[in-house]
Amino acid sequence: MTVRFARSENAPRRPTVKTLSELTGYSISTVSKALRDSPAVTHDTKARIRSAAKQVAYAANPRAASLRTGKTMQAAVLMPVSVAAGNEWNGVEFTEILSGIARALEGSPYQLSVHIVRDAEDGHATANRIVTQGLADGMIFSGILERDPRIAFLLAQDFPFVTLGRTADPKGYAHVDIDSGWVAAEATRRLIDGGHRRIALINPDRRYAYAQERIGGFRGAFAAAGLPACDDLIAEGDLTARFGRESAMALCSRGAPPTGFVCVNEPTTLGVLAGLRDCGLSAETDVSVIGYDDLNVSGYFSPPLTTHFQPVEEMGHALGAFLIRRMAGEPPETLVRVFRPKLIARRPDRLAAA
Amino acid sequence: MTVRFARSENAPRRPTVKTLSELTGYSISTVSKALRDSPAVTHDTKARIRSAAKQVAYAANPRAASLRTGKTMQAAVLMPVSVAAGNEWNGVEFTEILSGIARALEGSPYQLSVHIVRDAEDGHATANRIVTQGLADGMIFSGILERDPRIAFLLAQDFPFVTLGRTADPKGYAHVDIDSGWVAAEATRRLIDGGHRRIALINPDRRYAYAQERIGGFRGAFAAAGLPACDDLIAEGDLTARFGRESAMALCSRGAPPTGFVCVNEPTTLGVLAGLRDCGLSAETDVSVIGYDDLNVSGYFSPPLTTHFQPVEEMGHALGAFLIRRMAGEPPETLVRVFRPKLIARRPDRLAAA
DNA sequence: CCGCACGATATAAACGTTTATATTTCGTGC
DNA sequence: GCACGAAATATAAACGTTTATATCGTGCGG
Repeated sequence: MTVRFARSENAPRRPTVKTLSELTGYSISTVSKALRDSPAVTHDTKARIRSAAKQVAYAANPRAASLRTGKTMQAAVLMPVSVAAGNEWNGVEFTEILSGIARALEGSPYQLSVHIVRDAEDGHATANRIVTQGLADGMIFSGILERDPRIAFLLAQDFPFVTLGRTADPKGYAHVDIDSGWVAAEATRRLIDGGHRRIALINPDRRYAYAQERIGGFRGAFAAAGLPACDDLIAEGDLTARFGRESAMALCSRGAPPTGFVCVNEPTTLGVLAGLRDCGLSAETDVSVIGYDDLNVSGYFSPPLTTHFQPVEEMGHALGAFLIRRMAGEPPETLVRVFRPKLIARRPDRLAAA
Repeated sequence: MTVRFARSENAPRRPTVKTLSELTGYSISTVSKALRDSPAVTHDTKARIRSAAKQVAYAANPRAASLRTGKTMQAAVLMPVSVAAGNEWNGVEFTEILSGIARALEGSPYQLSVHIVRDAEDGHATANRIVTQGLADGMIFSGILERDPRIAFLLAQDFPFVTLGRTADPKGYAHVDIDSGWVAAEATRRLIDGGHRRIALINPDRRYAYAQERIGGFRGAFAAAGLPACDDLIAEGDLTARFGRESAMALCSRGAPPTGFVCVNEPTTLGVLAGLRDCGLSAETDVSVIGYDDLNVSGYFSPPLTTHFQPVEEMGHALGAFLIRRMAGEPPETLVRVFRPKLIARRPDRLAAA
């Protein structure tokens, strides 16, 4: 007479420690200890309990364990996703980072959990929520601001974390980064060596720590060559293709347009190429563009560009590995790695006139 | 004399229902009921308890609640990440999808949790784990194969899910998809109308359901025009830029090379353009290429391409919204949406000779 | 005025773990 | 032959919720 609900009634409830206890005749506590490989349990007993566990496909309820131990066995990643940019190619390198993190976590007891964040404030709120609600045992995040409230907050809370990117004085916290200052300097130097004097720097918003790094490197390259820097050719904005295109067009319609471009990621680079085309200029003959590759795509551009290639997946792996060690209690000082991307030269990048 | 550990000792434990109970004088059960807005509690009592909760920044422990109720309040997403493709631009549209899903889940009690999967088998294993270990109350996944074991498994388990993509006979499960057959037919027809007769179809691996759809549309367009299809110009592989480039080069070195290309995503499209360049051909004058845009990037290509633009973020939103309704018990039949991408015409796409 | 229904709140059990503490069982030394 | 300690296992409490059930007044019909 009663209505039957498929999942709720006749479904065989998943096995628990109690099931195993009844199955083997040992107490619940012995079962638990055996599964956690406690030295207090005989080898034979362990073997019997484990075989029973395998037989019924037992898998511990992580939430119950977490409730008891206070540990969540979750590694949180803050993933920036800006719908604000409006259907623009954006933030795509993050899948590679996730891939690397996931690879590092494989085999560890930690589960990767990804939290979507929309902007800096949202990121701060999410970090706060993860800590205060105990949603994870550690976290990874990127988009580091020069004065990043998340870093201050997490340090104060003594909560394990690793950042992708770093502030100007990166003391006391684990991090992985690109040596952005070096990259910008190298790219700029290459163009200066090629005879360029008017060089544009396509840069992210100044709030980001690495934006400052890049400006430093850019200026440094001019200084090293005994030349005046061209601060008037620094363009700042969100790193979309649209921004790249609009920047290139604006810069090229100046009285003294740039002859070279130092870019910052693939979308902006592609945008710059499109903007140059719009102005009737060719990156083949008129202007030199140096890319910055997260995704190994500059070689497919037209023309194929000289670029600095970043090992994004490997950086993700380092992030995950560092977080595991950090959560194990290792001090942050040793957990630091700064990558220098490899230059992939595809063009002479010389001033056409030179 | 004892050593102090920052987090473990003097840390003020986070408030629980017990805290609120002591604070307000009500019993734990009344507190719980008040917070869940039970009709059994007076309005005044609720107000007092809630104000106390706000005051101490109470947030319920989701794991404890989950343990008691059996609900996890987690919506799982299987995110494909193929490191196999090796530093190639790949799977990048997924951030947009996540963005859409996250937007749909905002305001709902469900937390988004992302599970990285490397390939089809891994995806199946992960789906299995999510169900048997009770890691989520519902899930979303993509990369639908023509005979997808995940769909069969989840249907058998009566576990709520929504797919991005669908099999040839998509009955009995909620899904969101692109009308791939229609897109392929439209693109092919456009090229046929432009005078092209030798048209290449850049396609994913045949195991994917939408690969079949596309082939159907491709052939259908020829049939509708009373022309023989050119099955010999169908290239299949992983959807990387490298694959696009190599396919274009291989196809163009044939006796009867194609004069038009129907592409499948941005990386392959960019690859095809690079391949044509390698062969000394121009997509400007010699060959017509029709793109397929997840990220609105074809307009930045050289030359800017005619493309079918997909509202990826909106598709993500539909996925999330459907999952919520599915988890609420709504039958799957009504939870179906198939998008027809918008054609963005940027070139005449006529045969140069015509 | 007495029982009774009802509304408001309290008590207690349960979810599935982990772990401190207790108990049992032995072998061993005296 | 007995006390004792160690090894193996069992008992029970705790983590923070939710919820079935119990309790306690209180107003009301009889």
